[in-house]
Amino acid sequence: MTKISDVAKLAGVSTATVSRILSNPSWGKPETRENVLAAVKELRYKPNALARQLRTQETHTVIVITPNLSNDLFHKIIHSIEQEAAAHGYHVLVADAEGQPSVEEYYLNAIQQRQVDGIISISASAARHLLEKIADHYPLVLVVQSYEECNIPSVKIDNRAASEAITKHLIRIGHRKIAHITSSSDLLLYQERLSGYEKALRDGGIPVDPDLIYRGKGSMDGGFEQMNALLASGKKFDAVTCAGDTIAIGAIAALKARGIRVPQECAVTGFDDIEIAPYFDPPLTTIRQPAEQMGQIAFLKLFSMIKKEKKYDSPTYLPYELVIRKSCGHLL
Amino acid sequence: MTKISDVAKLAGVSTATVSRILSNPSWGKPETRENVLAAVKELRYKPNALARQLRTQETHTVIVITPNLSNDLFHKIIHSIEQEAAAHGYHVLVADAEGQPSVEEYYLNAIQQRQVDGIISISASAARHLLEKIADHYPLVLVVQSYEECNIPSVKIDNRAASEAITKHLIRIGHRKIAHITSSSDLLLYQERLSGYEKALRDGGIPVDPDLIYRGKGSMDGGFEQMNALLASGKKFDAVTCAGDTIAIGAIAALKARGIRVPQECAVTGFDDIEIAPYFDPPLTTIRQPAEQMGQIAFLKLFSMIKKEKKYDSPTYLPYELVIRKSCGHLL
DNA sequence: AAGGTTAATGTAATCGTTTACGTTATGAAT
DNA sequence: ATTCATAACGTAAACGATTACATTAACCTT
Repeated sequence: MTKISDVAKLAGVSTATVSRILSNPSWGKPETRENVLAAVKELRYKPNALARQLRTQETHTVIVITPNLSNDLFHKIIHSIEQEAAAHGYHVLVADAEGQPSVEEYYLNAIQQRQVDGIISISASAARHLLEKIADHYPLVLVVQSYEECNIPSVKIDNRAASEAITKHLIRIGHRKIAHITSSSDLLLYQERLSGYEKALRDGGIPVDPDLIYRGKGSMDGGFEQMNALLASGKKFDAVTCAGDTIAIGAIAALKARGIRVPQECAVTGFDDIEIAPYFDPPLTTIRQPAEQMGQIAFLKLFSMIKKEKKYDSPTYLPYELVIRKSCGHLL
Repeated sequence: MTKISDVAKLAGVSTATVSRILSNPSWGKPETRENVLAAVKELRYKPNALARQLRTQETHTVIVITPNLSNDLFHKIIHSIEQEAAAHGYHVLVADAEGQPSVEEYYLNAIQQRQVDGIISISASAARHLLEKIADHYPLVLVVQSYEECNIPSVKIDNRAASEAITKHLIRIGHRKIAHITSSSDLLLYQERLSGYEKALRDGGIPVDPDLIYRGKGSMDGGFEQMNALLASGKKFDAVTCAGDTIAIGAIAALKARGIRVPQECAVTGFDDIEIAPYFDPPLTTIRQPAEQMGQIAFLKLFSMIKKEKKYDSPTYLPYELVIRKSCGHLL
C-alpha cells in the first residue's frame, strides 16, 4: 500500500507538504500542487484513515443504534441520517442491538474506544440514568423516544397526543368498546401510546377497561397472538388500537381467520405508517411519523454537539399525521 | 482519556507488559497480572482501538453492503452475519448503498483506507469485472446473487430452479396463462428468476409471451404499477409469478382494487418469504431463502479469506423451500 | 539597503498501541 | 560452579498520518 511518504518522495517534497496540499485547496504554489497531485494519481494513493483518525482524534463517523433492523420506520430514519451525514462528510455505522447481550455495553464500547464521534440511539431501551451518564461525557441524541424532562437532546413526535388523536377518531365515528394491543416491552413510547389511548377514552366518557388492554411481542406474530387471546377472552369490543402497524397486521389476520370482517365488525388502527400500510387489506388507518425529518434533525443535533457548539438541548417535537384509510371504518 | 502508559505507571511496569497481559492470558507472573489488572480497573482503561488497529494492521471489522435496508430478507441476512461475526470477535459495519452516487466507490473506499478487513456484498449490483478486480486484492464474498462461472466466493440459492419450481406448481394446479412481474434492475438474480419462469413454461408446453412479462420498481409501489399496466393491456392471464414478495403484495393490491379475487380469478406468487407473507390476505405462496444460513456461511467464508486460509472458492448453493399458501389457489 | 511581512516548505514530535529485540533473573542440568 | 534454557520484563521502533515550530525565500516599504 502506498503511503504519504511514497508520494512525497515521488513529488520531491516533504510529507507535510503532501498532507497540506491534500487537505487545504488553497495551499502551496501551483507548480508544487500539480506535482503532488500527479504523484497521488500515479501511485493511486489513498490516505490511511486509521492513521489520520489517530492523529486528529476524530473519526468522522457516528454510530446509530437500533433495536432491530426489521422496522420500516427505523430504516427510513437510518437512511435519512445517512444522507445528512454524507452531506457533512460523515460516515454512519449501523448497530443492530437485537440479540446483543448488553445494549449498554455496546453503546459505550465504540465511543470509548474512539471509533466514533457520537451516538444516535433510535428508540433507546437503556435505563434513564445510564443514558444520562453517557450523555454527560459523549455526544448522544435520542430519536423516536426519550425520557420526560430529561436534557438529552432528542427528536420525536408526541406519542401520547398522536395516540389520543387516533383513538378519538374511532370514538368520533361511533366506536365505544375499544381495545388496545401493545408491546410488552417497557419502552416509554408504548407507555405514552397507551396513555394517549386512555386519555381519549376518559375524555369521551368511556371507562378504561384493563381487560381490553393486551401486551405481547411488538411484531406481526405478537399482534396475531394477542388478538387471539382477546377473542378467546369473550370480551366484547368493536375496535382495537394497536401500538404499531406490524401489531395491527397480525391482529387483523387473526380477526380474518375467525371470519370477522374489518372494519365492518371490528375497526383496527396501527401506528407508524410502514410501507405496506396502504397495500394491506384493508389499508391501515395509522399515524405517520416524519421519518426523514427525524433522521435529518437528529444528525444535525449530533453534529453541533460534536463540534462543541452546544451540549444540551430541549427535545424537538415534530408534527405527526393522522392517516385515515379503510381499516377504521366509516368517517362520520 | 486514560492510556496504556497511565496504567503502566500506576502498576509500576512498562507499557509492553500491560499490553501483553491484556492480550495474552498466560503471560507474566500472577503478581504482576494482578497489579496490572487492578490498575486497568481503577483507571477504567479501554484500549484505543484506532491505535491498536493502526499497529496491527487489522480492524476486526467487516463491511456489509446492501442495496437497501428495507428488504426483510436482507436484514435477516445482515442479522445472522452479525451474530456469526460477534462469535468470532468481529464487528459489522452496515453500508446502505441506496442513494449512494457510486456503489463501486463505496466498496473500495472503506477497504482501501484500511477501515475494514473484508467485504460482504448482498445482491451486488456492480459490474462483474469490477467485482473480480476487487476480489483479486481484497477478501470479498457475495450473498444472494453472483455471476456464473466466477470464482468470487458466494452463497445463494439456485434462483432459476426455485423460480422454475414455483411456476411449475402453478402449471400443475391448472394455470396456463401465467404472467411474470419483475424488477427492471439488471441484477442477475432477476434474470435468473425470469429464466426459471420461462423454462417452466416451455417444459409445460406453454409458449412464452413477452407481452405477459412486466418490469418496474422492485417494491410494493412497483408491483402495483406493473399490475395496473398489465390489466390495462387487456391481455388475458390467470396467474402471475412475481420476482419478490413486495412486488406480489403491490400486484395483489392492484387486483383487489379492481375487484378481481385472488386466487380465485388470478393466482399470484411471490419470492423471499418476508415477514408479512403469511399474514397477508391471501397469504403468499412463495420461495423461502435460508437467510440465517446464508449470512452465517458468508461470514465464515470471508473469515477464512481474511485469515488467508483460502482465496477462491466455489459458490455455495443452499436449498430453498417452496412455501405453498393460499395466494396460488387450490392444490390439485 | 535595511527591515519587515508573508508565503512556501521542511523537520520532527505526536496520536496510543503492539512487538522485535535485548536484558536480566530464575532454575535446572551437568 | 558453570552452562544453558526459559520466563519475565523493559526499551524503543514501528504503524501512517497531521501539525507546531523553524527556516528560507520572496516581495514590499521607506
